[in-house]
Amino acid sequence: MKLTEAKAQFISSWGAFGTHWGINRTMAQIHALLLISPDPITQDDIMEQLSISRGNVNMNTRDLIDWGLVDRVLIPGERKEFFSAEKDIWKVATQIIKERKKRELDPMLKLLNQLEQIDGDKKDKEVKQFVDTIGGIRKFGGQADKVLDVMIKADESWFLGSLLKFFK
Amino acid sequence: MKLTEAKAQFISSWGAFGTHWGINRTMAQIHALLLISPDPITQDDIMEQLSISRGNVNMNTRDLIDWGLVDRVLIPGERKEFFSAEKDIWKVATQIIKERKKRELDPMLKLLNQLEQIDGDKKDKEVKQFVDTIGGIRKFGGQADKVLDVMIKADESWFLGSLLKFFK
DNA sequence: ATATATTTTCAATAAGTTTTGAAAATTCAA
DNA sequence: TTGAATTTTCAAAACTTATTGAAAATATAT
Repeated sequence: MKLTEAKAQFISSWGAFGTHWGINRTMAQIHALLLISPDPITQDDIMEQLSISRGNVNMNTRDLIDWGLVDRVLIPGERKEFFSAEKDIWKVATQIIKERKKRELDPMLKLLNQLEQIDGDKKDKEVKQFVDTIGGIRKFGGQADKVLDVMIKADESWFLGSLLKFFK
Repeated sequence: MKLTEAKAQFISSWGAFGTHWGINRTMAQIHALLLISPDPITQDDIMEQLSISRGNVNMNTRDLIDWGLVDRVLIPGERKEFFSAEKDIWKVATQIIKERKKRELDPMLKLLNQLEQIDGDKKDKEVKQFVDTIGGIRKFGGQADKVLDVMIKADESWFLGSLLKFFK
């Protein structure tokens, strides 16, 4: 397979992959393009390579920057802004975990804590099932929360090394 | 907070939560409703409680069954079909992991393996960055794959017990 | 067999999301 | 300043996905 074809495949698949994870197709594609670009590239480069509008590139690069996955890079002597993605996949993964935890898991756990304190007779079947379910999810979520915190703080080699021992 | 209000909150939040995970809102809401229902319920119950059409309920319960999260239950003497969700959150989580791994991670790893074998000069900057990026993702994905396999096979108490030791 | 209850399907429609593109805002050099 | 280059914004349009509802299929009782 030629590089050009492989690139196109990767960008397209990464985009499709993203949609399964609540990330919009274009944002994932721009990310893919930046991941395989050895040097920082401009809005116009992205527009051209993905055949999308300027506004679209602008919005999605902004989102990628908000996610901490992409940086604006200033190149001396150049008027245009350049963009560059973090290439270390471990860092990419921990950054995504960190953000999603903050945006999704933490608020959900907060809500579950509130919901568990409903008034009502615990002997009532409906009340019991509700409390049990909420409790179960909260407990599980709490465990996940802890594990993810360790991952976020950990360094890749330490983490994978420890896992290897763990799953020996 | 009263049970009725708490239920509504949970269903609505679980639905919103689902959309961040590539699961459609209604499917997640039906799942939430089933999770907090002590006894199996019918299509009509779901239609009524969530105010959605019969077709919608039918499609989404079928998807939940495909995902292995919900079962059809036959109740002797009843003409209608009843639905019931797996209540053990650990089982729910491992089932979801199992399915998503099969549907998303495995095909992605397969593709990455192909893409890594492109022809071209490894000294070319473009080629090098492409191969490095793909290689990095493949390696990371491979590790994740192994960890998830262990989780899927594991029993909750064993898994959490081991994690506790791990994160002592 | 026939009637009735129940479930499934799927084309049409509605709702939601993403993309465009041109105008407005900003930046920067001269 | 002024004006050209560049980025940002956002309403309208295009696209995608979810939902409805009624007709067809299936299951069950009499």
